[in-house]
This record gives sequence, C-alpha cells and structure tokens, in this order.
Amino acid sequence: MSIDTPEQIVPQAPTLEMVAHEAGVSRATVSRVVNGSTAVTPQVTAVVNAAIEKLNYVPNRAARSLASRRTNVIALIVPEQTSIVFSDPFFAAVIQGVAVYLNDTDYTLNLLIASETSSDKTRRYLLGGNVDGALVVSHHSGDHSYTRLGQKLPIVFGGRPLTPELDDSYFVDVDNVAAARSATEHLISLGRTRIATVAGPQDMPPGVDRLRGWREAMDAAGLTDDLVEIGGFSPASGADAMGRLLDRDPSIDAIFFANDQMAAGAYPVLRERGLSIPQDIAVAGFDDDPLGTALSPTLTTVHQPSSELGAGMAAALVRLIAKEEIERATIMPTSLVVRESSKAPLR
Amino acid sequence: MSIDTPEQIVPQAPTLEMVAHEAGVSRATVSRVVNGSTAVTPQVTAVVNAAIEKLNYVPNRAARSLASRRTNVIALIVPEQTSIVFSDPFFAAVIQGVAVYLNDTDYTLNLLIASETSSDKTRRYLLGGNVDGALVVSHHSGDHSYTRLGQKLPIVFGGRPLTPELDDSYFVDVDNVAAARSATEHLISLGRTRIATVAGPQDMPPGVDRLRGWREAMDAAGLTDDLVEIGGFSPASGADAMGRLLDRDPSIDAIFFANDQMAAGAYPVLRERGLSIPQDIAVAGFDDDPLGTALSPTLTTVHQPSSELGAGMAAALVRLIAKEEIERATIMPTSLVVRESSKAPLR
DNA sequence: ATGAAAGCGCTAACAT
DNA sequence: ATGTTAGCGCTTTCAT
Repeated sequence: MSIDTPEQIVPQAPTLEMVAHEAGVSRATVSRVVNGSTAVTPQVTAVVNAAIEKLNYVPNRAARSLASRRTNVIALIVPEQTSIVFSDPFFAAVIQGVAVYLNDTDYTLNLLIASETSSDKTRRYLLGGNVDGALVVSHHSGDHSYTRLGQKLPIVFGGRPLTPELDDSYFVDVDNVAAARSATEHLISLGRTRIATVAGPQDMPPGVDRLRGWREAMDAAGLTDDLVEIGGFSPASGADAMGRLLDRDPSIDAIFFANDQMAAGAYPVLRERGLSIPQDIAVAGFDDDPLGTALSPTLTTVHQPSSELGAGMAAALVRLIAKEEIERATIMPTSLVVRESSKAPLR
Repeated sequence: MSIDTPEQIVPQAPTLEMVAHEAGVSRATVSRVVNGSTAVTPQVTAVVNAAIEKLNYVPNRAARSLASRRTNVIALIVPEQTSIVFSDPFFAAVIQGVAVYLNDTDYTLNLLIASETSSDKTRRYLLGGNVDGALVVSHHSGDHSYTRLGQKLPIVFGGRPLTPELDDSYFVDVDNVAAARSATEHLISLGRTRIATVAGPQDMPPGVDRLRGWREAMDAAGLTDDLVEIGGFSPASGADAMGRLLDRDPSIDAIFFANDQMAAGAYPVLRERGLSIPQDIAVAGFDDDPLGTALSPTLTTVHQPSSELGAGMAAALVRLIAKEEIERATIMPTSLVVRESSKAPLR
C-alpha cells in the first residue's frame, strides 16, 4: 500500500459464515440462534452470540428475504391527494404511530406516496412480492380503492370504507358517530338549545358519521336538528358555513364543527359579528388539532388517538400477515377535551 | 382438489427465468433489458418487453440487491425527540418532499424513528449493509450525532450542524440569518422603531441564526437591539417571552418571533394587554406554519420551502451515493409572506 | 441438537 | 450482441 493510495475502507459486513467459523459451528446453527430457534443448546447459543457480538454481525436483509421468501417489509401507502394536505397533523401522528410500533418488530417500514399516475406502478410493486403487507392511510376519504389488492396481499386501512356492504377489507377507526354525539351532548348540557353544526363532505365517512352523531344527540334531547351546513374540512369552508348559519339564524348559541380546522376558520367570523365565545356561542370541534390550543379561546374538541390508530393498524397487519384471525374492524376510543370555548353556562 | 379445500391462491410472482423462457433468450439478456443496458438489439428488447408485459413481471428486490450488492434503499431517520413534536407540519412536508422525490427514482424509502434507546440498533442496521444511504431530519436541533457514520455511509442532514468547524457532513438548509434579516427589515420599513424579538434556544442553529439576522437588520438601521427574549419554540414560551418584553418596555411597536408557534402563543397576551395587531404592534413569525392563516389577524411570516428541502436532501443523497462530487452545503431560498399582522403603517 | 447441501432470483464477469 | 456460469448471504429440508 503506497502513500498515494488512500486505504480503501471496505466495510465488509461480517457474514453468517464468518460467525459460524468464529463460533466453530455450522451456518445452520448460527441461523437458528439468530432466528431464536429453541432447538439449540444454551451453551452453543452463548458461544454463537459471543461471536456475533465480537464480529458485530448484522444479518443481511436481502439474503434473508431471498431465502425465506418473506420480505419483512411493510408498505405504508399515502395517497398523494391526501399527502398534499399533509399539513394535517393527524397524519403525521398516525404515521409516527406506525413507525414506532414497527420499530419493535422485525418489520421495516416502506413509505410510499402513491400519486394518481403512479398508482399502477404502486400496485405492481406491491404485488411483485416486495412487501409482506400494506397499510393505507386514506384519512377522511374512506377510499378503499386498494381493496381488491387485499385478496392477494394483507392490507389494513385507516378509516372505515365508504361502502361497508361492498367491502371486506380490514380497517382501524374511531366511532365517529358516538364521538360526535358526546360532543353535542356536552353542548346541550350547557343549557344551549339553538345548536348548529358544520358537517364534513357527505361522501366521506367522517362527514356522514359526525353529522349523524350530532343529529342523534339533538333528537334525543328533543331539539330541532335543522341548523346544518356542509363544509369541506378547510378553515375557509368553515368560515363560509358559519356565515350562512348566522344568516339563517342569528340566535345560534352553540355549534359543533366536524373538524377543528373549520372551527378555527369560523372564529374570526364570530368575532366580526360581535359574538363572543363561549358566552354568546359555545364551540366544539373534532380532531384535537394542535392549533386548538393556540386559538383564543382555546377550542373544545374530540381527541382521536392518532398515533394509537397508527399502532393499531400496524398491529393488525402484523397479525394478518401471521395468518391470525382478526376482526375486520378495530375501533379505538375517543375522548372529549373540554376547553375554554365551551366553558361557560348560557348567560 | 376437493370442495373442502379452498384453492390455495399462490401468487407465484414470475421470475426473470420465466421471462427469459417466454422470450426465448437467456436470463442475462432479460436482465440487460430490465436494467436498460444499451447492448441489446431493439428487436430483442421488444420481444423481452412483451414477455415482461405478458407475464406481469416485477423484479425481486431481494435477489437483485443480493446479487448487485446495492440495496436501493434509503433510510430516513427521524430522531424520536423530534418526532414527538411531530405536530410540527414542517416535518411532514420535508418527509413528503423526500418521498415524492424518491418515487421517481429506483430507491425505496425506509422510515426509521430512532429513539434514544434504539439508536445503537439503528446504527447497526445502517452499517449492516441494509441501506445505500441515509437522510437525517434533525429539524431545529442541528444535532449531527450521526456524523461519524458519514464516513462509512453516505448521509445528508437537514439543517446545518451546530459546530460547523468540527463537522464535515453534508446538509441542506435555508439561510436563516438572511431570512430573519429580511423579515426585520420589513418591520422597519413600516416605520416601526421599537422592534423586539423572541429568539429560539441558543443551542440550536436556527435559534442563533434568526437572532443574528434580526440583530444585523436592527444595527444596520441604527436601532437599538436590546429587546431580546429567548423562547423555546413552543406557544407557551412565546406567550411568556411576550409578557416579559412588554414588562420591560410597553412601547414596543413591532416584534419578530423565531417561529410561528411562539407568535401564535403571544397573540392572546397582546390582546389581553389591549394592544391591537398590527396597529399598535406589528408581528412577524417564521416557518409559514399553516396555523398562521387561521390566526386573526393572519400572521406575516418567513416561508421555508419545506418539501423542496426534503427533495433537495434526497437529491443530494442520491448523487452522493453515485459518488458524484457535491457541495457540503445546499442552501435553499426563503420568502417573506406578508399578511395582516404587519399590514398597517405606524398609526 | 447439529450439520450438509440445495436453492431463493438475480447480476456480473467472462466467453463467444 | 448474447449466452454461460458463478456466486450474493441466508434459510430450510433432510440426514445424522
């Protein structure tokens, strides 16, 4: 080696073969130890582990996968349409839940943004035997367009499908109806009677379900359920809907928004009209968006266990891959977070 | 096959071998076509492609990786400390930028949440030859603790290192100093003279740099630069700092926050003290957090090209892996977004 | 309980 | 320009 030739640091990763040699056993035995087979003497196991430690051995995923015909890879598919509104922290939390959960398993997470144009490529990739299963976060949409893949590959969705009867996919979700109902009951318990709602798009399960929950609570309390406007889950749409509602009935004394973004958009409208929150009008949202605590007054909302949803999806998929029997639907609990926007009795 | 035994659908993925057979050529030739080698007759290429199409062939990553000794996998490391504050949409956007960019390459994205406890496991994994390179998003921290890995594996960081002189890593970032300077100059251009700032932690590059930018602008304009308080990038810390500043000098007529979260936290404080934005006090933040448009008045801020930062990181890494020469630092442009919170001249 | 040996599906010299 | 032939590092029967 001359002075001019910088030493080529070839980080030649140690192979199972080398470990076997070091430990004085066969490759098969090392493999057994690595994979936690019980059929190995404690003594031998110890020797092998020592060798592994000494050589700093890490199994080569590709080789393992090729030989075992398992990839140990789980795809996390984020439809692009969804990801463009990646600004929604709900997603980030779900993804985080997935990633953290998988960290403690042998699975590796493969994040995939599936654009319309590449959806075919995505399907091929998924069916090409490159992953053991897939997770689809379709958020509010309920779009289970990957459903048919479910017959060839284990798949778990986030959110219930749009048309349950035509769908036999697995999914993890919250009970939007019950959650909306409880938020509305909370407003009712404040003594409010003119309670409105801004629902989400009626072609998305959460849009439908949260409206239904509101209606159930109103009906049960014997209140009229006609103060409804449809929004698009965005702040601007919330502002618009709020304006329309107040035009219809200026005496509204409480309102439930299908998500926090719309509630936030409505805040300035309320202020412009000289209505104070919560004295004149109590407000509740949905999602427990972090921005709810930045608003003034802070926003009462329904908390969704977002990262737990992610973890739940991952857990379900892992069991599915292991061919365990699991429920088609996994429902996670929500909780009402009461903040300043609903903290005063009717004046 | 009896009626009781459901047909076992074995989605036996077609192999290169099968394609070769179908096309009547050797496996090597198919491999050449698949990998875009020029040394194949157009005719043969066509035949092979037809066979691929017909059989719906998708290369097996594991086999390919094993044989080529390339993994075509890029790890995206999100330190847990960071991800817990995953509520910051900045991240989601960066990650999205990375994912979308890689979608058009042959690389696959491996998302890794590296907790303190598993950082050793993470290191081993990275060095075990399971990825071709890694991306580290350390956001505001500037923590380049994976720097040493950079000698064994191509790595690109998000954000400049804390101690540039001790660091020889590659990174992608924005010019925080210049951006903060321009935001401050904007406030100065409004005719304001008592301009304060709430800086970020001084052990994080953005904390240091944004304060420096503010100071440079103040000094250049001949204004005193003593109205400084340090916050922690959270809404609560912004509120606290705002209070301290107003206690020190109630005549403050403009303020620059090192991020939008802190500015949002300060809004209620200002309102409580009877100061109106922007008439009494003009406000500017940093990050272009979506919440800035939900605030009332909407918040003037510095926009960072978050998803472009992600794409830039991915692009740099891909070039690094290809052993191309690249600059250690890639600096992306920011832009000032003027909104209502700074839209009035001094009254 | 351990070892021997045959691949897993592909790439990359090397031949031709 | 195309084919032949070794492996890549590991798992997994099948023996022993």
